[in-house]
Amino acid sequence: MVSTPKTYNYEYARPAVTVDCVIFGFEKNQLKLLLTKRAIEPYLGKWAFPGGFIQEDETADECALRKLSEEAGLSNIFLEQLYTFSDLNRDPRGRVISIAYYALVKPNEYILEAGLDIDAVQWFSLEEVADLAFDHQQILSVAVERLKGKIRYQPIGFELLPAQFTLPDLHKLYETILQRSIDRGNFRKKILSMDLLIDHSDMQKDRHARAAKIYSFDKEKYEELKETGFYFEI
Amino acid sequence: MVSTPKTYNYEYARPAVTVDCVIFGFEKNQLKLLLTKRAIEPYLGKWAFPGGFIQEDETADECALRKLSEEAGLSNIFLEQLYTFSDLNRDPRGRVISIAYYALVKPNEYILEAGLDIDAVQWFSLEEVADLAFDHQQILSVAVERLKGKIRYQPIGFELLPAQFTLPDLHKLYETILQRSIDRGNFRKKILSMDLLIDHSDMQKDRHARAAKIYSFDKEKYEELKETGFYFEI
DNA sequence: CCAAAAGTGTTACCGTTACACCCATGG
DNA sequence: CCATGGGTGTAACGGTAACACTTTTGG
Repeated sequence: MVSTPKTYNYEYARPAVTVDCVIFGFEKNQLKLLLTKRAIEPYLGKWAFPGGFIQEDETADECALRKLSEEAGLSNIFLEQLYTFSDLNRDPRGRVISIAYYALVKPNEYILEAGLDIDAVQWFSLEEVADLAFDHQQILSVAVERLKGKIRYQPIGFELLPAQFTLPDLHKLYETILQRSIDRGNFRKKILSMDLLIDHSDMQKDRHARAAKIYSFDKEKYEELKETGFYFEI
Repeated sequence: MVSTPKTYNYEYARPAVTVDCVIFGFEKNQLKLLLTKRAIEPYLGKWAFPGGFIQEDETADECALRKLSEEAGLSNIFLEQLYTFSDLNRDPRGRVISIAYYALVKPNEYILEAGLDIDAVQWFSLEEVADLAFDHQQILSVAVERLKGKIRYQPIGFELLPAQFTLPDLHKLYETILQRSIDRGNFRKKILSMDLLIDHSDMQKDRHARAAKIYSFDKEKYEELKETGFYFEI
């Protein structure tokens, strides 16, 4: 079936609108970034964030979820709007405004499959990322700043760890993202004093005395406490 | 001069993009909101935030500045991007995405003049605001939350006071925005301990013993301190 | 003359900081 | 057997919270 060529006519000029997703992961004590290799122009062959044009019948949130699924095979992950970028020359095709999102992915949710218009999907450590397509380097720096700021007063760090984790894991995550050393003992006391971690050490059958205790984050309890004025802070 | 009718044709559907500005003020110990009365459809006669369609040759920031100037006669004020709203039915004219901003205005910068497509410009106290056009009520609640959150760890409260102010002024500003009482003595100590206020009491010729001391915020010093890791917090 | 407003002082308490220390174990 | 990593304890310090108190003046 051949569709008739159709165009859309408007009285005034309209920018194109895209959604781009900065996807963070954490593995081997490194902050990671999920990038896709572009299979089409512009910037063919360059690495970029998953993203694309927003459709008539979807919100920006829905578009971001769709792109995460289509281009990276990800679903059910933390996703939040970051900032909207509207510089005039950020896209060589013309006026394109991008609503940027950032997502946090747990290691076990890493299911990578290259999608449409994509040559490859791959995790990079933050330091090795350079020469991204479009203004994605600028978007990245805004995203990193947001992550650094938000992790201190919202329990989003847990979104980067598996459901079950150890305190040393969490400690290293914070040190890595905040880019400074944090006293082990004090960090442990602070986290445990919030009473938001569930101890699973009884489930560790062959737990050697040396092995670290396993915890999970009690999200329900956090939501309750938040209602009563409590607020998480590192 | 009659211009020939011109339309813009695109291969894919494009949303229209607008910028809307939530403008906060503070007067008589009340948080205020600057609204414009719509002189055109849709929502003719309803109050709404200043805003309008983004042009081909301007960024969202530039559009916000232009709208503040055109519709409210404001310039040189604190302005920051808030959030981008993209619900499908937020505008009866069709698919319209709005990049929302929020601005903070000092009392002496209140120069109100109704602009194009505007019937009136007026300050309202936050409580009396209701029945706004579009989804502006929703945008407002996001803006208020942002203001409440940000005022605690960024020195943006000063943007709502005249350049010269008293500590009781600042104290009431914080109590009003945070919606809770704050101990006078402790507030005073905390603010003064930061050493970011410049004392102008020597300039008060007829200063009665009862009159409050006048201060101004030392923005330069704050910027310096920020570089060295200091960060403002109430 | 008293209530209200500006400014100061005091104290108990609590959380943070900077450590030291213990224990188990794998190499 | 000792370096490593997980876990705990503690003492000093500093900031905060909750007050009381003083002074001045406008009504």
